[in-house]
Amino acid sequence: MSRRAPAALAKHDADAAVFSALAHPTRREMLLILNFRGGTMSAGEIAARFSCRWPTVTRHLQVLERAGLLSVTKRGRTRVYRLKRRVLLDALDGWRRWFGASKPA
Amino acid sequence: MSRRAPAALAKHDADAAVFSALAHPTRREMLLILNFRGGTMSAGEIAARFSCRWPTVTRHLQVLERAGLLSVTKRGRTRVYRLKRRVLLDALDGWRRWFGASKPA
DNA sequence: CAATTAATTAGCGAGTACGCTAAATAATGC
DNA sequence: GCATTATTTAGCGTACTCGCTAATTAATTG
Repeated sequence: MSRRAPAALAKHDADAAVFSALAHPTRREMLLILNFRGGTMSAGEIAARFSCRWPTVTRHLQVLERAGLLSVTKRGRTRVYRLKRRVLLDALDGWRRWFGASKPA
Repeated sequence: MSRRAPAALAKHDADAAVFSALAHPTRREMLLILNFRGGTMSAGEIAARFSCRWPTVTRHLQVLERAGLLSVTKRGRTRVYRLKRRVLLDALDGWRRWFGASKPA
């Protein structure tokens, strides 16, 4: 086994936006809620589940989108956000792989 | 399958310090370096690998320690930091399990 | 086309994060 | 005990985060 961290740092940097996005509890909760509700929700449906105001929700969603964790499509006057589960899982698993053997869930 | 996120939010909150700690690239790199070097290093050995000044390193180490990701023991006039791999893995895996099936490595 | 609904953008203020230098503490060695 | 080595603590400035309210854009409806 290597004693160095060769590709780790490059990988690491690529996931920077994801880890920054995950730092805020509201954003983690948004990902969970999106996940439990099937992966797609309108901005309004999301906003309804949080106590902060709509502009604050919008900004959190933008952070998640810029991190590549959500995609958004306009449908009429609503905007539908979709969880990009694979991006989240890849970032998490990619990071996790550097530490210890994978766990049998 | 449940449509709600019951224990997810509690679990989530418990890992808040870990996710905050992981938000900074230097701290992620510290965890990687500690991992690749066997899990224990003195503050000085760690500091030597980063371009920021020693007090800055100290503070990052404290953040990691408060998140439960490192433990520290005094040995003479040096301080030895130890990676608490299990805490990191549990936080990561615990969060990850809410999303999709376990990965096909 | 005026009004309503859905959501964003603009911009502000308080708090936090992160870098730094200088000073302090703690253990070791002469 | 005085100097040296290892590390932390104190304190400062800049920059970013996150909440808010007010104003704006865009699509729908009467």
